[in-house]
Amino acid sequence: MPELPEVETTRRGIAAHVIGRRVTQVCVRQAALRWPVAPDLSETLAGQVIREVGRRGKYLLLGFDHGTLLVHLGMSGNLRLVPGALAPMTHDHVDWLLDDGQALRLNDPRRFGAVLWTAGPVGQHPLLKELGPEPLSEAFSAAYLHARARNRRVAIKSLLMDAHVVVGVGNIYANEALFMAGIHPARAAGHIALARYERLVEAVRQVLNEAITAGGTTLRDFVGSDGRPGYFAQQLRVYGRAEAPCRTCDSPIRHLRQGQRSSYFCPRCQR
DNA sequence: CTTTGCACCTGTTGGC
DNA sequence: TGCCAACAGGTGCAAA
Repeated sequence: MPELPEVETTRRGIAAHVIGRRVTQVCVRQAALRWPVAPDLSETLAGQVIREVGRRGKYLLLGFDHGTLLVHLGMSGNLRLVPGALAPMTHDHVDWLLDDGQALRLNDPRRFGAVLWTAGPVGQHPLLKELGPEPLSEAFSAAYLHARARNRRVAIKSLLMDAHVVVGVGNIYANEALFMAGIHPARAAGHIALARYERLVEAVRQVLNEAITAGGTTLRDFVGSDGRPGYFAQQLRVYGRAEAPCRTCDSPIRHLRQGQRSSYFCPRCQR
């Protein structure tokens, strides 16, 4: 589910409500997420104040004085603010009860998400250490992408979705950005000129910003921290639009399988 | 080192 | 209505 815009929507939605709040208790109903949730998480966090809510790629970072909690939403997760007494629904795996009676509640049907505590410098965490630059930062440039693509035969779409190259770009936005840049998703990354990477970098930035503005993309079950869906789905240019007319040239959008992921592209606009 | 494919898990959808 | 296969927003890891 969540790519960068959905995680950022969640971050913005919870930040003002939880910063400065004290965690009174953590209730773990299902510890078997992608990695087991630490059994002593409640002892670790009880009485501690949430100082900041950050994001690195698709990881949400809850900053405390003595460490950081990494929260990943996986494919189907969402994090909502609810009244602490609200009865849990199925797949409501973790609650962070706060000192104002509210609770942060993690719901994740597929359980690909993660909740991990780290006491050390968060940037040194094994899962974060090797990540590529943020797509909305200066470090993500055409020169950088071009250099990373040098001598690589992988499809450009795979490269774009590789978090070690750039974080936050998942299947939906990779498809959208390649359409906007006029690049065929299966083109070998090493066979794309610098000028075309300029277009691609701009397209990635534009589509992510548009999606953040719309509150993310809800295909099935994504909801922000207030329980409302994102509205970017209606602005999708190619994703999920197989056989539908290209919004630019009317050619039927084509579907393709790359790896285990669905790709959508316009055979006329993308080369 | 690069590339490919699997694994993790539940739920929905479409074909027969 | 039931059953089964395919597919879904991610990504670490093993194997080739």
